[in-house]
Amino acid sequence: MTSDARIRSMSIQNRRERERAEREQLIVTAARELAETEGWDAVTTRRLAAEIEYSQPVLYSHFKGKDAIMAAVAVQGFAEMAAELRAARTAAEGTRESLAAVAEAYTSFGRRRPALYDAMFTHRVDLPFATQEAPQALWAAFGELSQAVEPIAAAGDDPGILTETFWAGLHGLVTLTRSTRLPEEAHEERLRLLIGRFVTP
Amino acid sequence: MTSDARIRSMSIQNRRERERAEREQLIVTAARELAETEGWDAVTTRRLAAEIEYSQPVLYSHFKGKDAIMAAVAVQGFAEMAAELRAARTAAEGTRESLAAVAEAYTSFGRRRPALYDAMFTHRVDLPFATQEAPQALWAAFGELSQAVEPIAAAGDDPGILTETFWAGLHGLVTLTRSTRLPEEAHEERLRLLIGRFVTP
DNA sequence: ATAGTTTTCTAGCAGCGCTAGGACTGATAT
DNA sequence: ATATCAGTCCTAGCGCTGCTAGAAAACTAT
Repeated sequence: MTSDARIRSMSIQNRRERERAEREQLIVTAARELAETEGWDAVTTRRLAAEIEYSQPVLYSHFKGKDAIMAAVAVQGFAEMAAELRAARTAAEGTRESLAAVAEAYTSFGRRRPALYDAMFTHRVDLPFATQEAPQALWAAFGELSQAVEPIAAAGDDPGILTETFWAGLHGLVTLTRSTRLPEEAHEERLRLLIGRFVTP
Repeated sequence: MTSDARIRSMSIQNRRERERAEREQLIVTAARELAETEGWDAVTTRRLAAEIEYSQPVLYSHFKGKDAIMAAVAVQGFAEMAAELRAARTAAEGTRESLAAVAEAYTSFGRRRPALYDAMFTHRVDLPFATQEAPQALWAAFGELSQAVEPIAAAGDDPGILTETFWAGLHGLVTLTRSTRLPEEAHEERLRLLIGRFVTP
């Protein structure tokens, strides 16, 4: 192989990797949009392949399987949620107001984007969560929650545990409401009550 | 048809109905056991049919489909949970102790019987929940929770809403822990914290 | 142009929930 | 006792799923 050829093949390889990365994003966004508009049941590998205008097996050259695609969508969701939580938190003033704003943003996210929320928090997915290998976007989202919760920690409270517990409350409200186990109606009231119980006066 | 024949055919019909009801129970318990030992993924209509030693279509002469079988398992689960919550509540003394006992019983149930819990609280199932048509066993379970929660209601709190919110907290803890979103480890601490925030001193 | 590598597609597997239509069983009437 | 009829149950199969082996095509390098 000549020197010229080596350089040429390098840039060709670059282009290929770039195109490959683009296609991977295409898959993830297509999966996400399909899930959000028609639900995860509609996201079959055949349908998804048709959507991106490639054949089925290409999906498997990017992801190990359907679950891995869902996991990728989830990670994208974490980033988005982190941004929304951050916006809500920084727009509010005062510890109680910040907490309320973040809590409202959280439940609003879950109810506005149910399919995305499912991929992130209810679907069985082999993403590392409470470990160091967890995706950065996940930590970012949890971090926003933490920053809103920590100021309301009482004397002996572990701030991390407190955040987790408050999170569990929000998560319970979102999932039970969405599955019609809880009536939609009194949602605001329940949220207010939860916040009231966590804010120590 | 003679009078004798009419009486005879009546009792035959009775026996048939009895046997049918027995077989229906057989299906529900088989589904439940299979789900608890191998998870709901293992509960296929074929496998279930083999388990009860009938062919696949008999399942559909009892239930509209697989979801309806899961719903029947869920209802059975509600009755069991109600009994466990009641036992915990009546064994404890004092409002805080009762609440703690019921909360502990609830999360323990969810962690001991994950498949059952899923059918009851996470799987999409078309059971009526917060309406009058909800199965009696469901009301019983919720009632146990209510009785433990109501004593800790503050002045302006709606007891029903308060129970729902506390329930959401428990549900969040159970589901997030089970899906490894929360580490198993600090579960007791989180539960203690949740109770502490809801009990007004 | 040819050889070799890499990418992409066609075709198919095993399993899923569910169902139509025929076979079988058993009670009734002659 | 036997023929009729009703009801029960099973065999076989449909269209779908996630996933994969091996052929075909596209592209690169000599």
